Amino acid sequence: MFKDLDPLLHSQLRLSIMSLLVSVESADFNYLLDETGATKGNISVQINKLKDAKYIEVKKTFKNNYPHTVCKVTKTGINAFERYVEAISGYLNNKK
Amino acid sequence: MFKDLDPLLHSQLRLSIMSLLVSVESADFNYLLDETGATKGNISVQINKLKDAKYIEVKKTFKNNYPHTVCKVTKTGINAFERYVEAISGYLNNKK
DNA sequence: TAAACTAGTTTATATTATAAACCAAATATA
DNA sequence: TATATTTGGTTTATAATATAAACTAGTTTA
Repeated sequence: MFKDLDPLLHSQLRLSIMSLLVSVESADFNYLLDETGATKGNISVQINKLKDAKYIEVKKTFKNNYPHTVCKVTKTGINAFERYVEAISGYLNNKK
Repeated sequence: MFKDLDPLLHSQLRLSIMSLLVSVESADFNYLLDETGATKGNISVQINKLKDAKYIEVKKTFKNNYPHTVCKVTKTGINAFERYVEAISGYLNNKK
């Protein structure tokens, strides 16, 4: 009846991050900070989990002497996101 | 940007239960057991959380000498479910 | 050179989700 | 008529999560 929901995506902040990344294709730490309104610590942790799962790629460089973290969704991540959208849709459209 | 997701509904099993209840209007323990595929313990716990939040009403009676637990969604529960659907939709339709 | 700021990471804690273990009563079986 | 099994759950234990607070390392400003 109900498809399982990928636990990695079934998290408000990680879902926010992925939702942003699938639409912009590349975003830095501060963009995610602004758009999600989450704390830096939380974002840092969730970026690493998404990276470990290969849902995103993370590049660390320097920009104006400051560290600069840029995230990009992978094909794996897009697929997972699309599967998640399909799965959770099955919970939402109750056929009343 | 992203609306907060009601933590009580942002749980696979509780969302399954609510999704079933909003469409059938009344379901017993075994129906939820069959439809969700979850364990009895888990269902018991989640029913109580939904009841505590007044998202559902629970009536315990006896049927053929056995205990019989029947759940019914409340207006509060329907509202919460509808708000959840609206909120999570904002995460899913990325405007690519 | 000290204070404040940037850009994060690590750690601690509280909450969750979940299954395993348990329970009482009813029924089936030997 | 014991006793084993089944029904319909609840309680408890544990592992995983989400999150914020505290911390780090370096830069800029006064």
